[in-house]
This record gives sequence, C-alpha cells and structure tokens, in this order.
Amino acid sequence: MQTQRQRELIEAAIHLTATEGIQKLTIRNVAAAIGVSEAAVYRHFESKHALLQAILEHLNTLLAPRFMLLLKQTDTPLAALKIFLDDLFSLLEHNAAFTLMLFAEETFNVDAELRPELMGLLEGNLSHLSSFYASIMEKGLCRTDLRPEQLALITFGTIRLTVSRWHLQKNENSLHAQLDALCNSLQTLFELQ
Amino acid sequence: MQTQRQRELIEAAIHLTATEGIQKLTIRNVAAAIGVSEAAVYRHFESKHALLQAILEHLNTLLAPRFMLLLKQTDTPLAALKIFLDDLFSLLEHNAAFTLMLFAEETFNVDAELRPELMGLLEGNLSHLSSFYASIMEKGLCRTDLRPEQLALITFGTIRLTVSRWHLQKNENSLHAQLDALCNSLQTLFELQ
DNA sequence: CTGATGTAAGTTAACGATGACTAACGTACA
DNA sequence: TGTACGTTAGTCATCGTTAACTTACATCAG
Repeated sequence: MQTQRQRELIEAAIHLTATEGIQKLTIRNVAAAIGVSEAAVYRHFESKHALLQAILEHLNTLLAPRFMLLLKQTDTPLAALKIFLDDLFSLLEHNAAFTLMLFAEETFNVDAELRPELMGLLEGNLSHLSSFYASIMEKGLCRTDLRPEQLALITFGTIRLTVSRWHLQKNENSLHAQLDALCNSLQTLFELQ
Repeated sequence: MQTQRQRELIEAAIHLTATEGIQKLTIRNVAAAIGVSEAAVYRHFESKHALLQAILEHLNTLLAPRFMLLLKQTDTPLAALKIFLDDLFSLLEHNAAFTLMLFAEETFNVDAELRPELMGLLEGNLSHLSSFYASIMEKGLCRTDLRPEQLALITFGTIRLTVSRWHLQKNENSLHAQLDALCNSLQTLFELQ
C-alpha cells in the first residue's frame, strides 16, 4: 500500500521526467520538487530503483483503464477506436505525464534491472489492443486476413511514432490534427474488404 | 573532413551506445575503448556535444544509402520493400550499431541542443519512405486511397515497434521470424484493392 | 492527567564515484 | 623547431547514498 508521501514523490518524479527528460530524474530534483531534502526521500523509498519501480507501477494504473474503456464499447467498436485515440491524444496534449505511459520502455531503459517490468508494460498494452481487434473480428467488423496481434502492432507502432514526432517538433502542430489522419488510415486499412 | 582517429572514436562511441545504452556513452568509456586517455579525446573533438553531432552525421550516412536502394528498384517495387526490410533486419541482427540508426531521436534525446539534427534524421527517413510509396502509387502497384506520408508513418512506426520489442526481449526470438509476418501484413494492407 | 518511550519523518553534512573538461608537460617527426 | 598527439593529474559539479541528529506525535504505565 502506498502512503500519501510516496504518491506525491511518484507524481513529482513523473512530471519531472515527462517535462525535462530522464536525465533530470534525480533524487535531488524530486526532493526539491516537493520541497524536502534529499535524505527525506529515502524515508519513503529505499533506493532510486525502488522509486523507478513505483513509477512504472503507477504508469500502468494510468493506462490500463483506458484500454478497458476500449474493450467495453461493444455496440460500435470501430468508432470506439476513434474515441479511445481521441481520449488518449487529449491526455497526451494536456498532461506531459501521460506521454511517459506510451514510452516507458524507451525512457526507463536506463536501469537494466527494470527490464521485466518494462516488458510487462509493453506486452500488456499490445495484448489489450490484440483483444480489441480479436473481438471485432468475431463480430465481423474488421478484416480477418491478418492476425489481431499484427493489427495491434501496427496500431501501437503508428501511434507511438506519431507522438514521438510531435514531441520532436516541440508540439508545433496540434496532436489532434494528426489524429484524424491516423484514425482514417487505420479504419480504411482494417475495414472489411 | 574527418581524420582516421575521429572515425575510430565515432565508431567506438556508436558501438558503446548500441550495446550498453546511452548512459554508458561517456568520454572515459570511449577513450578506453580505443585505448587512449580521456584527455586525448579532446584533441579530436572539442566537446562531447561535438562528438554526439558527429555520431548523428555518421548514422545518417549509414542509413541513407539503404533507402536509396529501396528507391532505385523499379521493376518489382513491392518485392523491393521485402528486400529492403530483409537487408535492414539482417544488419540490425548482426551489428548492434545499426539499431541506433532507427532510434537516434529516442537515444540522443539526452542533449537538448541536438534536437534539430534529430528531427532532420527522422524526417529524412520518413520522406524516403514517402517517396517510395508515392512512386509505386504512380505505377498503380499500391492502393491510392491513403496518402504516401501515412503509409510511410505506418511502415516506419511498425518497424520500430517490432525492433524495440525484439530488443526488450533480449533478442530471444530471431528478428527475421517477425519480419515475414511484418512484410506480409504491410503488403496485404497496401496492395491494390 | 502526567510523563516516559518508541517511531515516523524531517534535517544537515558529509561520503565515494563518476561526469565533462583542462592545464602542464612529454615526445616523435616533418 | 614547431606541430600533432599523447600523457598525468588535477578541477569542479553532480550523482546516489548514508550517518547523526532533531522534532512531532501516538501510545501507554503509573
């Protein structure tokens, strides 16, 4: 169970990493962000590694419900994808913290011991998407000549590259401007032939 | 113009980064890799930043000809994509240095001053792929209901995620095993309807 | 109610490692 | 004789981490 202080530290760390990059995620900076001394951080996390683990766990709790939302929509599943992406891109645009969710394995590659957690996150995301495609295939709303895992890979890969690029452009263009094109492409490609 | 020593340093730095991660790319380690002292590095690059810039430039010279190869194939362009990916994945599998090419903007995000170079690399890759799709659209060998830029984004995004995942799995499965599925998916999706 | 005691959570001030970088000096060779 | 290229031995900043000490507060015996 997490204490209030631990949650504060995790959120500060996520904000720091999302806005300034992983190299700014130091105990010093996290401590300063919530206005305590460095040593105080160690009252709540026994090491930086433990803090990183807690961050990843927290990221997972942020992302998982979004996917659930995607899976629950049963009446118009292909529109649900649009809604899902709309929701996701809104979050990404207004809260830098959420961008970390999508790129956790890239960002936290710094700590080799974190590999299992990182794999778990990525595979989780992909398998949620796979389930989504599998279910709409069953309903006959999507082409079935490609495996759901492939559609998931294509979807997630394209989302990530779109967001990466948007970041690199210093958020010049609105992310939503590119969302329409992306949704349109995926729907056109994946609809029944 | 680059000297012999500069090229050695660049290659050592790339190898180091690709195998051990960006956090191990230190002047100390690069110096050790070619068997000289730290100070000696500064005889050839005035700062670490200059070394990073040189690395990016070198990466570009590695990747660009591969894309040229993709664009030159005129008789059977869709098979050329398979050949291109085959070549690329072979390189990735046998030489860690090449993985850096695909992920330069992720990896070198550490130095904020490098942003323009990183953007240039990514946009270059995407525009090569776009040209490829535009040209085979003209020849009537590819669906035209999606813009070439979108197909490029989907292709590159999926390639990157496939490779990212393969890395995370510690190269458990062969990359080529996933290549066939990937090629098949792209061809199925992009062929004339 | 009082006072002792334990604990949670903070502090300051260091530690050793390591980062990028530099000054001063040595040497081989055109 | 000067230039290219190397060395050793440092500078200074910052990293994760820890030791030693303080403070606030809850619990509980007398």
